[in-house]
Amino acid sequence: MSPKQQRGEATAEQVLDSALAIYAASGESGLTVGAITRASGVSAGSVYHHFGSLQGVHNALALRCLGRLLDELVAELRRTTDARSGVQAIVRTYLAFVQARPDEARLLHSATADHESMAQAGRIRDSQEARLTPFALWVRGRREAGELTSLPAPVIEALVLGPVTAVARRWLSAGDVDMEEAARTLPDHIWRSISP
Amino acid sequence: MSPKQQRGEATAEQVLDSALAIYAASGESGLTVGAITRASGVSAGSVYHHFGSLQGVHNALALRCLGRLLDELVAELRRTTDARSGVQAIVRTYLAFVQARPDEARLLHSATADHESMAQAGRIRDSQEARLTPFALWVRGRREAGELTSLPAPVIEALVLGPVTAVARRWLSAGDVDMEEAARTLPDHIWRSISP
DNA sequence: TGTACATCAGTGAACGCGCGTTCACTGATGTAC
DNA sequence: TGTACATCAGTGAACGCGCGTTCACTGATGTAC
Repeated sequence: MSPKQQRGEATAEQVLDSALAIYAASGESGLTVGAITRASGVSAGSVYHHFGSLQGVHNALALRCLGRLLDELVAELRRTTDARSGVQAIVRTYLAFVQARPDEARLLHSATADHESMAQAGRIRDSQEARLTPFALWVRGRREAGELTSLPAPVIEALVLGPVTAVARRWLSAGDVDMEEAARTLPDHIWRSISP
Repeated sequence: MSPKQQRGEATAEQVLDSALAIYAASGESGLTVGAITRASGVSAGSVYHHFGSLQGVHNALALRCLGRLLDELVAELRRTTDARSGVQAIVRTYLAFVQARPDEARLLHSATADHESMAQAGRIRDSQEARLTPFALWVRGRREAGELTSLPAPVIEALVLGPVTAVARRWLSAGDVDMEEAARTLPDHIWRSISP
């Protein structure tokens, strides 16, 4: 998990990069050990040295993608002070991430459905709460400040993130959404649904 | 696809029932031909006689689940007259379906991500538009009646269905949502986000 | 600075297993006269 | 009603292939004195 030699880290990254490309090109069923060794040039034994199993590669990949997205979201969220600008930051950052890294977004959107690997991801993750549930914390804070309607946190999360992920999914699969218009218009409409 | 003997149809249904149970228990990777023959008592040859391939079983299963959900949604949607009660019908019917058929809902939520099989589903489906995009039609109608804010149809769809599917996913994976409260409160908040 | 040793990184052939699919065949059902 | 025939439904052993994983080994890097 934390290699003592730097070349080991480079190899692991190379494996994950190839795995992402394979996943994007051939889906989950295409992500085999053979495909990884062929695409990355890394031997099977080395893959097992670093990740333990094919499932380990898959988990590490999902974890890396999730980490990148959450890092960006948390960073932008921290710059905001009120709920309204917070919603705007979430929508814009999420949609920007999806456009910048469509393959990773696709992986995330199907991996989120697979709650086994995500539950495990939560356990493995060292800095848990602060990165895994930044929305829960944000919602709690804004609600205590009286800036949000009084609904259970999961429902508020759904009202905020639901439309964003729906637009993202649609853009990723069908492509018939104007992302710039969505980024412009969504925040205000979402805000209307959760304002007190 | 349309068997001429009724026992054939019964066998095909049995295969799909078993496939759904296997999928619920062991996920997509557990859905093998061996697992299906073991669980259903139907021979491998017979499975191939009816579905052509394992992918065929998977497609047929996804199609059956999607058909059931859309049938219920369209039926309830037709009973409504204005946009507001339409939103309420969609939210309640969707959440009720998820609670009544969690396995099928799970399949649908991960299958929707796999846009290849769904695109194919769209092509196969004979009564296409009326059942595949009932929301698009509903949105068009309500918008022409001036009952909705003027946004692109996909964005409105995301604002309506996004929070609903988000709550459903959360309930299916974590279970920490009060579905009755969600069904009670969501329609009004969603409505606020899309009213003119 | 040099040497000895431990640990990490990486190789690739080999393994057996279970996978999806096929096929020659039997039995059941429907149809025509 | 009975018979002949075509089609549909279903069987299950057999096939080869590619899968994930292992392991004995070599080479590279870091550490201690």
